[in-house]
Amino acid sequence: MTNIPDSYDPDRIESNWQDEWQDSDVYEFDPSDSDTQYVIDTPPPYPSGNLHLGHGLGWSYIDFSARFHRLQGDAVLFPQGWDCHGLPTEVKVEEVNDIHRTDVSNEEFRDLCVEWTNARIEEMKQTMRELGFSQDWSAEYRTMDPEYWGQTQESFVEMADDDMVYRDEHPVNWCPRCETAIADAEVENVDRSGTLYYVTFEGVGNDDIEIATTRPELLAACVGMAVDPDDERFADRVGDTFEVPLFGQEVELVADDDVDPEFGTGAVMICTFGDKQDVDWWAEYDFDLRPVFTEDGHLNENAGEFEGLSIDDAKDEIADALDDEGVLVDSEPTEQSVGACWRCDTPIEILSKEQWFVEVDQDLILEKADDVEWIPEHMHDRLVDWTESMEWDWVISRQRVFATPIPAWECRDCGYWHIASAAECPVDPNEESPAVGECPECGSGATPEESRGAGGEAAETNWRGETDVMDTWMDSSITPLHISGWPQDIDLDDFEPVDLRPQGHDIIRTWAFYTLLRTGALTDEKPWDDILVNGMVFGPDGNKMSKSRGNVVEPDEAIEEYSADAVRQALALGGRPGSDVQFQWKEVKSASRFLTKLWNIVKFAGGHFDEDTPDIADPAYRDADRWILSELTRVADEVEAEMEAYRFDAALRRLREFAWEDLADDYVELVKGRLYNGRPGERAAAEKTLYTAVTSVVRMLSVFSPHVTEEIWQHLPGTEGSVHNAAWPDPDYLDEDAEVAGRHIAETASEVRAWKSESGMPLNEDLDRVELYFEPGQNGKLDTYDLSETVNAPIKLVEGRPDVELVPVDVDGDESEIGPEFRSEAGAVLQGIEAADPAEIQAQIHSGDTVTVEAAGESYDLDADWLSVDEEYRAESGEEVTVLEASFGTILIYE
RNA sequence: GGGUUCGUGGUCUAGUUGGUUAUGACGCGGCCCUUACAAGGCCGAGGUCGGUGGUUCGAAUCCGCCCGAACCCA
Repeated sequence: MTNIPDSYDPDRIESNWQDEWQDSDVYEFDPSDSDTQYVIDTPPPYPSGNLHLGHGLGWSYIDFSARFHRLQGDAVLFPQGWDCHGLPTEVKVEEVNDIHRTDVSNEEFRDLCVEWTNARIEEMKQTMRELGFSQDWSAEYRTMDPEYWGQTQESFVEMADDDMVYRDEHPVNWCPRCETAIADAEVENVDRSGTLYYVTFEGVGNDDIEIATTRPELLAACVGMAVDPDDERFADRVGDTFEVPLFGQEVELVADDDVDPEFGTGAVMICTFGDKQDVDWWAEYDFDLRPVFTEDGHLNENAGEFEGLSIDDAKDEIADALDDEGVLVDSEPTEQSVGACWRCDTPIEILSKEQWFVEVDQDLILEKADDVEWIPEHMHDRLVDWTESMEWDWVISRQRVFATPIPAWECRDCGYWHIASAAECPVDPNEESPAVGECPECGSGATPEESRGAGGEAAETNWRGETDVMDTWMDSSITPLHISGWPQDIDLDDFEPVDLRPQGHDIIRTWAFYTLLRTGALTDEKPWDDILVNGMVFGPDGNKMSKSRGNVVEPDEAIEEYSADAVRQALALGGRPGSDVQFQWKEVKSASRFLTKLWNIVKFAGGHFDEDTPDIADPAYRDADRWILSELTRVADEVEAEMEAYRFDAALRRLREFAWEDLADDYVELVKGRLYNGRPGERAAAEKTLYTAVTSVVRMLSVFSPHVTEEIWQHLPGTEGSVHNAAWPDPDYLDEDAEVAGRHIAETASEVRAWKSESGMPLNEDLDRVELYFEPGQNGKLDTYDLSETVNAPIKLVEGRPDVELVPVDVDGDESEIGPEFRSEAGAVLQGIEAADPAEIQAQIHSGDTVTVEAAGESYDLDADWLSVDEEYRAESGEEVTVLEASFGTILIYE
């Protein structure tokens, strides 16, 4: 007898176990525990402070895998990192403290960012805790910690040593609002309405030409002009020279295939730079460089009288000036797609700047990506498409504050750039001088010993510390290395791919891409064996969750309404991993009902357990026991296979079906009689079977619903420690004969139960007797003990047909036999069977192996086995009897 | 404009080697307190599997086209 509380109280259970786990080591990664490991490259989220259901889905998948592998006996590392650095935090800190980042020292500003970030992390950890995620918090990391960003720097140094990091002047995407360079991955295309201006350029010794542009503010930067080589309108004009209106520089016309002759007049101006196409042409035709924009989005001295105007103002004023000059021929509204900063949506410009770059080795990335198992598979295509479309190397320098410092110094005398050694990291080059001392290039003096270590003294040397910082993706693209223990515990050469990278599809071109790039470059290994890409979570209305739509559901809201254990199941069942999940209250509700059901199953079963139940030896199993144990064996195997394939939805569905339908509805009902009234030996077999089934289900289900299963586990006899440190059940009771018998027993019980319910009689109403008639070929041997107790009647088993009047009403042909046999005539044969007299067909079946059917004027001989005759009871003869049809034959009930 | 994924009862969903009556949940209607569970049980209504053409004896499933949705890229 166990002392399981009468009612299931998830609020109490969940907070109680969350507290318990907090102070225990159930989730601790201990490689000495096991020969096999399972290491998860958990996403380090940006600490926004809000862990939404989208995170909830991703982390649920991770948690299912982590818990499953723990039960499988692997030493599981489920770490949790935080991707702290970045512009959003800077903006937030400026806003909250009502300062501009230049109002305080970099150090002070950084401290404010760290403080703010730590508070946000605590908020998100709280929600993670409430959802029951099983991170090993001793493996937590924050990319803003010196230990971590020192590793980022070290990885930078390693790549620089191999010439995969370099500093150069190159056109880069530039956000004029954030005033920083950004990578291609950070540029998003947005559709906008704009104006297309038609402008005449005066010919120099040749005819004028008319071009179309949406960007008159770039006229000052115009350095060339292009047309399609096959464009008849411009035949013979290549090489002509024109004067740029308002600004006066002369430009030449070139012919290039990349010009779209359909756009505007067919002639376009080439500027430095309007877009990436301009950069290509500029490089190919060796045009001048005439930059016209400043870093903060204004026009510079190259714009003459327009200097100082913002880009938007300049667009209007220059258009007006063109009109005044009489060279603005026409203008019309147009739809265009422009590149914009992903953070602030400001249209980006392309500026040529000295920046730090990481080489993009497309072949290496594609090779590693190909070695990784992608789930779902088609996500691999996204990575390939993105990689193949990369034109520029990755610009990693950012003109910001809250990020990993680039560990490099420039010699004030000769401009030589010195990069720190690995041993110097972490290092802030603006606080410290390099260990190298004198400039290796020009020998310019430095006194490193005295100047190191104290802030500000670096300025006394000839070294100028780099003020640019790194793209935050430089931090997060080494997570597989960090969690593997590099650089303290392993060298780069020792790195082996970790087991799983879970992540969202929205960051394939960033996190997945950069990690493949960096791990590949640093170790020549793929970063992980499997990548599991999760979909998005939509609101209950099927739309993307958004405050303006008012369809946002927060995790704590759902947990409060039902329970974390139920929410996790709802997320698991939302669809196969990779597909988007629509959050639905009904799924949470149905999960919650299932958990109540489970609780009640355990309450019932536990009432029959005592301390000796686990040790019952050689029980005298009956058919019902053998049947449910055999089903359990299948379920454990199937669920294991689904979990290994990351089919959490299928795994949980199977488990629920077994627990509710097979175990609760059928088995428990079948053995109640034996448990309450049976002799000790008979009872013991049922008790042991129940015990095996319940403890197995609880263990498997602990993956999905960790709290209630832990609570139950503690109440069960024979258990030790946490269910989360138990072993995956490995029942070995396959018994096909018992399965057949068990299915017949369960079906009969269920049919009789339904009939009693329909007839308005109590389920425990006793009956005179029940007879089971087995069709030829059905195994009619089964154990009637439990069935008799359940339906409350003596059971009689009979081979053959009951002595009641049966009328053949329909004949079915087996299409999988008749189809291949008669091919194109199969349709006619089936129609013939349908049209024939069932009684006549039945007579033929009884008299021989062959049945002849008339169809479409032809006779066809069919194997009698291909036909089955449906019969109905038309009249009852003699004794009053109720006839139920079953899959194996017929059930007769005598009241 | 290019690409990917996907359209199954009112809602969401299972069904990836073509083969009897298409799965389940929630909702809806009716009946029932049965010594684990009314937070339950039983029964029922509700689907031309987006449309269309094809392959096949046979298509939710394979192929073509069309319509619609979402996402990625330009």
